[in-house]
Amino acid sequence: MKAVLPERVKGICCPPSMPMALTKVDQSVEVLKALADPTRLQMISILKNSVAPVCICDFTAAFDLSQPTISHHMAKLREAGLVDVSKAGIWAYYRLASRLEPKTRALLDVLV
Amino acid sequence: MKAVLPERVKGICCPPSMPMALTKVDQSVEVLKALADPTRLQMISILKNSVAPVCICDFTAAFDLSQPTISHHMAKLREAGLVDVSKAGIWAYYRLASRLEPKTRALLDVLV
DNA sequence: GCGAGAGATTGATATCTGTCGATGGGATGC
DNA sequence: GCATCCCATCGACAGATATCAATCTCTCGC
Repeated sequence: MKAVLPERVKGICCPPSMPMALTKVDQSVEVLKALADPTRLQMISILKNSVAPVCICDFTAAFDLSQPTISHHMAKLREAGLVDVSKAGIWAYYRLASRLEPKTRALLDVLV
Repeated sequence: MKAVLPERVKGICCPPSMPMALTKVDQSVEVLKALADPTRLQMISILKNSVAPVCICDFTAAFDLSQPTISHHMAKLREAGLVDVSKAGIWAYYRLASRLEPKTRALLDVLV
């Protein structure tokens, strides 16, 4: 198992193989993009550490952002499949998605 | 271990605690942003699965992007502390950073 | 039905990001 | 020295994103 550096000739390069399937890359990137924002990462952190679903009005109160912005961030998490929502009267309760991909769950376990 | 929904009174909401320190959030977001791009995630995947450092000219050849764009993406990975670079003559060789945070390494293990 | 409140959606705007062409900085080879 | 090659940086630009105000939808209580 020798690690041999390829010989380099002027102008000749050896393209590396692409070990990651493109579909897998895109799926991962979608989740990563959803998490790559301070507000959304904190939302996920709160939801992951909460036993009960959290009313979105609580996020609106906790973050120094407008209500549409909070709603927009939560929608991003929803589109990425990271959270589930349930309506109760006039309130909307969010929780971590119950059917998360094992890889995604592992990702959150490392992050949060 | 009952999951009790908090009682809701009209207009009264209970802000959730913030379990994640802000500095930790920002650090994680920096890494996540670096990874939340198809090109960069594939670059990391290639580097993680390669025993030897990879010449950046190989990435330029492998991806259908211009040389400045490849250089720009690699710079992002460098700024996030994910890769190390070493010059050899006119070539630049990149590899996964040797002193990765354990959390970051765990993240890559899940992703790639 | 009607008013009020919660939350989603829309529209507008400023900023960030990915991309490329052009340029610059070193190292190599003649 | 000088031309060439690799790579980084700069400048410009299009598309994506975060944010807010205004509006819409739905539910509840009267």
